[in-house]
Amino acid sequence: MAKTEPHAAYSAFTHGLQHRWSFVKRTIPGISLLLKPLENSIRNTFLPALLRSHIVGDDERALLTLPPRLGGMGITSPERLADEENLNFINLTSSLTEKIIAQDANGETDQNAILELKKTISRNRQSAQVERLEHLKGVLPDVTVRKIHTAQETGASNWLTCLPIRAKGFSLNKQEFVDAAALRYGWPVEGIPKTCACGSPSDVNHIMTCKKGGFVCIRHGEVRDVTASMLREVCRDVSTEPTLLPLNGEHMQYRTTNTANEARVDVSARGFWTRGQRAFMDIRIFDPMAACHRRISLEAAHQRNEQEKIRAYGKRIQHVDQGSFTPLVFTTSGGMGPKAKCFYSRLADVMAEKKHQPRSHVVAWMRCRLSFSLLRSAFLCLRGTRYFAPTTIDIAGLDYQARVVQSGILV
DNA sequence: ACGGGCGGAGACTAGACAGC
DNA sequence: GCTGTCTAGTCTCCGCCCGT
Repeated sequence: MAKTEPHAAYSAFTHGLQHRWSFVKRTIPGISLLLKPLENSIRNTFLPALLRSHIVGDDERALLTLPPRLGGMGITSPERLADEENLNFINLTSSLTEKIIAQDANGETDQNAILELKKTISRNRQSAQVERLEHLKGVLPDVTVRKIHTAQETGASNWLTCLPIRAKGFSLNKQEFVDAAALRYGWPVEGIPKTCACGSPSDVNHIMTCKKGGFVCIRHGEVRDVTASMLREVCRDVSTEPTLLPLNGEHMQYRTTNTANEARVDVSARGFWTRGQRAFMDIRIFDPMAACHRRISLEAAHQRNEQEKIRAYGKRIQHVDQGSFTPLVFTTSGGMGPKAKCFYSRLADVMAEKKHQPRSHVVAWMRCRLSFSLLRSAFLCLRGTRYFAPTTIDIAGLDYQARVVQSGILV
């Protein structure tokens, strides 16, 4: 199943199968040795099928055991956690055990103490995970560490944690899942040509930044449309690619301000931040692994891209259109810039209020929807065909016989 | 005080596609 | 062909820090 439906297999493993071993791990002391074959099976059969040809080393296996929010994939190792879980649950059930041994049928266990103990266990587990991550960061190559950092951003792992329901647009086919995992960790991607259409040697980093084919420019289209459709639920006068008011000699602070009369942004909506005022949004999706961003921290890269957008549109929109401007900056892996986080948080608030739905659910759905949009944009860059298109063919006036003979097409 | 290294901000350019 | 838009890359300037 991992070979034919890797997304479903991954989801079944993380949401269901691995929890079925919990009871065994919690109740049988010293079981870890007996779980060794299970770990071998995960490592030697399940993971190679799930991730296609990529060979998982010790450090990478350790990385995959971490939860998605820490940059892992949540594929735990039953063997390694068994002893720890056993001890935890002996502690957790100790008061109940004592009462059973003493045959005390009247006394009640202190639920608050158990709750506190559960919290402590959870805290300890999390700090151990962070410790393991820090160790891995020291061992893994810099590129992978950078990838882990991008994978930890808000929204970068939602595609991993949601159920792959096809009808809701949340499922990936076998190639998409393998590609998504490879992009997440910077592993080599199968089936991409050795040379790009632009003539440069082709690798994932080049593909995500090569302008040939126009995918780098059009990849923000899906995010724009999704954002506009969300805004239509709660705002009036929502439009995509709205034109800004033309300038009549107004002086702009920055030289990089877009002063074209036909200048337009990606989305606008009325009454989003302030009643009656138009809010303008412009989307940028940048590649954190691009050479110009690799030298700077992820936070700085987000800020830089936000500032560039603000310089281009901020003052003009504020003074001429008298609206507000919000740059919506994303990384290709799904992370959001601070202003984008703020924007979608506000959008979730308004949607939750209007639809009478819990805010947390609206936020979760929104992040998931955006996560898949960004992932599809990345697939577009990765798998889109880059070639020099033939000049337009006049089908109506085509001499079929001449073409067939010239091209040596077998009749 | 001075010089070098570093990083951030800003300006500018390159190269791609879309639309007119 | 021109213009607009997009992202990446490069360069310059400036401020800060540190060593001499």
